[in-house]
Amino acid sequence: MGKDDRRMRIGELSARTGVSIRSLRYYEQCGLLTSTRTAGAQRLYADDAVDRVRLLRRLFDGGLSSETIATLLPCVDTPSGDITVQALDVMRRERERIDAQISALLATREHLDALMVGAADHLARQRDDTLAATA
Amino acid sequence: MGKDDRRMRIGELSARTGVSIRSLRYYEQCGLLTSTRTAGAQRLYADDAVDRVRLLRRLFDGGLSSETIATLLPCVDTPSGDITVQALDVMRRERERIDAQISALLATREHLDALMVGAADHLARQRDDTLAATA
DNA sequence: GTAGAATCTGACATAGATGTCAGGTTCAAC
DNA sequence: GTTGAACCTGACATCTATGTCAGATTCTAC
Repeated sequence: MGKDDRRMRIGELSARTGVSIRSLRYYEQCGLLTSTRTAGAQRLYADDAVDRVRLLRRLFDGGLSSETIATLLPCVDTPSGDITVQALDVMRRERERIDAQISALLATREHLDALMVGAADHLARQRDDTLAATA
Repeated sequence: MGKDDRRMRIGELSARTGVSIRSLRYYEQCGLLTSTRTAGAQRLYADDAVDRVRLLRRLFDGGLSSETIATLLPCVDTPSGDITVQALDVMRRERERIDAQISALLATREHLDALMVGAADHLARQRDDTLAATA
């Protein structure tokens, strides 16, 4: 089953995902991303590595740590009972963390909005004063 | 104007805000929080320090850095034109950052939910299989 | 005035993803 | 074959808020 033997090197994967080469190597080191190697030890990736990296980015961007992601992935890749049970637990915890963080961000954003209104008012008042003084 | 001369030391402020003593000292070092000192150089805070610390926490929790907060505070404390103009700019940028981060978190949460459904399904199927084999 | 709790300063440690550099090897194209 | 680009590994740097420790000082209560 020859599949499509078209494989890319790390530079291309980096270009196609927008993720730095350094990070790709780091992901591999954490066991989040795998590659085959050429005779000369250069990494080769299949096309689906692009999707894998995008998945990783989404999880990283949601604030999951590499370690947490490493706990999750086996359940995605090779589901088995024991693995999945812990993974589900981790996912629940992460979900709660995300909810909490969203709440914090919303609260801060509102506070920021209030501050911005205050600041804008201050500037407007100041401008009016200046105009009045000039007139 | 004697005000209320009731002043607390750092331990009490820490207890009342839930923020570690270490962090309170750090905030002061960054210019985000001020204190008077006893003859023996111990920090004394007025009651309103509690609110100040809560404000700081809200901003920190929203992901603002101490440096960013330092840019903002003068506009809250002693509004003046120049300061306010830059502060408004910073606030706008932070607001955008917060929006982006919320989006990222929502996307991750959805992805996580999908993964959880898959994992739960897997477990359910597995359990059914076991039951069937036992029966 | 003395004991013990609280506080002071200054320094070093931590975490985690990523940047960056050095010195060496491999690959692709000509 | 040769050259220049791409890649390899390993190491050290970064950033920021906070923890922690040590040694000294101050405050509070008795």
